[in-house]
Amino acid sequence: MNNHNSARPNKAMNLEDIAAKAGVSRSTVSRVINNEPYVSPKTRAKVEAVIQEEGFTPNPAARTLVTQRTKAIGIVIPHILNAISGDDAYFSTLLRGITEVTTQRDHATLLWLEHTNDNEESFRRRILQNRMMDGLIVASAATNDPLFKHLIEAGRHFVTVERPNQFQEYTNYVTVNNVAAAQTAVEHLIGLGRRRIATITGNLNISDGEDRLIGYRNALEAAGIPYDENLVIPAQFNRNQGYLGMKQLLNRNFDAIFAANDAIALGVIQAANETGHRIPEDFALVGFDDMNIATQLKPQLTTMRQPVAEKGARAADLLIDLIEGKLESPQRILLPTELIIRASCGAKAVEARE
Amino acid sequence: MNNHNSARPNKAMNLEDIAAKAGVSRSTVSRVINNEPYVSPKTRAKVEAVIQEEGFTPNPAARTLVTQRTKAIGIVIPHILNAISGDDAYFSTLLRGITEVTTQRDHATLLWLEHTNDNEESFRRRILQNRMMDGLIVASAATNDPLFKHLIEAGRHFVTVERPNQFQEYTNYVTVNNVAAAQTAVEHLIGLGRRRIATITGNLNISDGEDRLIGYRNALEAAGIPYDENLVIPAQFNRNQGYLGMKQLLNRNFDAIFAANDAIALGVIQAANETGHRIPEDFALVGFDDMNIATQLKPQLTTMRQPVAEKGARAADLLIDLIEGKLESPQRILLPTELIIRASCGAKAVEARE
DNA sequence: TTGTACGCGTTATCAC
DNA sequence: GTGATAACGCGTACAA
Repeated sequence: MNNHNSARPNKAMNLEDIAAKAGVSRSTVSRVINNEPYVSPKTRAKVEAVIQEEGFTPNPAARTLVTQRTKAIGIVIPHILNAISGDDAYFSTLLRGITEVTTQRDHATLLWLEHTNDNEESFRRRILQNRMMDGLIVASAATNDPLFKHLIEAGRHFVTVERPNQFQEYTNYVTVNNVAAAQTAVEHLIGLGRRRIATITGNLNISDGEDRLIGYRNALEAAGIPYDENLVIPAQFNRNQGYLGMKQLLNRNFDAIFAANDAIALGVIQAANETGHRIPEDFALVGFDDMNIATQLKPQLTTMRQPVAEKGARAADLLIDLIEGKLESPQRILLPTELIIRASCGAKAVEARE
Repeated sequence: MNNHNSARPNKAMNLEDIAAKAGVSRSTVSRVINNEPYVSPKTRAKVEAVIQEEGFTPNPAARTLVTQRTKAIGIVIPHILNAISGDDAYFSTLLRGITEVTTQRDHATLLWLEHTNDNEESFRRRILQNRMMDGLIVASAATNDPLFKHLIEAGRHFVTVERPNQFQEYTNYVTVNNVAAAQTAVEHLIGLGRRRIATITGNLNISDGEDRLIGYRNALEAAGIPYDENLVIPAQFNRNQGYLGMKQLLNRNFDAIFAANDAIALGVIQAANETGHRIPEDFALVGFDDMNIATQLKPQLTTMRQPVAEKGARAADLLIDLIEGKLESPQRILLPTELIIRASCGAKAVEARE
């Protein structure tokens, strides 16, 4: 059904073919397709009918060649090993949020994952040289990733989903206030009477991890609780690190843990099951993210919710707005977080006792 | 540093500019870039120097326009909700395998996720109309997804990572023998003396899920064990479904569970912890996939390993080979599986007793 | 071995 | 309102 096109066998139709069939010129067809004015209703209808009939779609390469726009954006994940270390839904959720918007705004989405076997520089070059995208969303980059410098120098549009700690004046981002959110989470534990509060951190070379640790310290300081480095386990954003972190804490006298994300909290629960610690009786636990799994654990997880899919969606929207010139850099968007109180922090037990 | 290009301010360089700077014609530059013969070593060196100096990269849109190749492939995930239901690393691992090869073979990777809020048909149209890709890898599609019919009619190159159950003569795929693998897994349980073997299935509208159930039945039949539908819990490939499935089985008198993947097995373990069932003492458990998590559980999970990243990598390689005309459709690749015996099936306990 | 000239399918800029 | 025609940047027969 594709080739009523006797003149050009085996080739997709082009504007010229449609024009011939509709009895108009190529320019008119172009005008119809791009919804330009100055086409008589009658002509427009005729042309649209032919387009419909032939299922015609303009050749994007030809279009790109003249418009300099590809209608595609890229997602760059430099720190892939950390981002998808296995059991964490964060990455998938982010992708879902991003593609929801790119779909809706008629853009394609290119995926760039850094692999362990290609070095940082060749990865960067590949992205910088690729001209099939109008802009980039960068996720899970180390805070000092040189990629940013190059993107800025090349004048590329880009948005991150983490707080940048360099080039703030050039960097657009969508994130949450990790410092404040972590502080609130830890203050909640303090409010429940916990004093020996440990934390298992996320990757500290990613600003999400860094900031949540700062929030933890802020909360302790505000409450006049001395900082004890024995209660701080530097780790990474995944379940196994949570598991190992909990094992390290075992003999260190603590009564609560702030896990830098839910995957870590899951590992903690698992380790606690093995060692016979009860949550929240023996220690309280608070996570971060509020992924699906939080409600499927026993005990159900108290956690700081952040809107991950929305973060992706807003980043995509922002990026496309920048590309289309609707906004100027830098744009900074902070999405709200919310403490979701469930069983693992022991709040309800405390309530009941009161 | 991009614009030593006084004649064309604010524009990227093109072949003509490089040619001028190197004192040759445009075609010669083109020949150098495409590694064609019949260029004198001296000229080649001169041109390469200029290209290097300017950091020149040919415009891909212009290239695509004439070569009809985009050097990009797409990944299509129609059943996204099932594929990334949260806690399963399958999807991420597959993406990693695919992008490893696309990177290596200098192709870009486009991502197409179906969302709940766009209907199947508009999703399909979007993919079929997009001409920025030379071919597609389709993952996690329902066995009768009409997408396949349309791809074939449109003459598109595509590869699936599941056994197709229609259009076999047109469909290239890379997968494992799920029937045989599941059968082996269940036979292992039978060999350990288990007779009341339950299964919690994956999505039965995906051939992976369907085939693993068939393998389960085959094993029972071969051993003369009657099929008991009370022991078959139709579910989906995720942890929560495993958790719920286990709860359903609770009072049904079973001594083993074959979980259709590791995520399901994880849910089973969690439920068993809550209800006080011991694994493998009270029942044996075997999973499928051998994701990272299998070794991080207690008990460590006996599971049928399948090479997920390699599946993605081989699919990408195959697809690009088809695009480049190095192979003819249909190609069928089956990768090996391997039963990894750990603690959850109780094999070691049995051994010890012998 | 190198250069010329044409075509790829659009959009944009003119005339009419 | 509509239709020629010139870009856009590249590959490629063909000529030299």
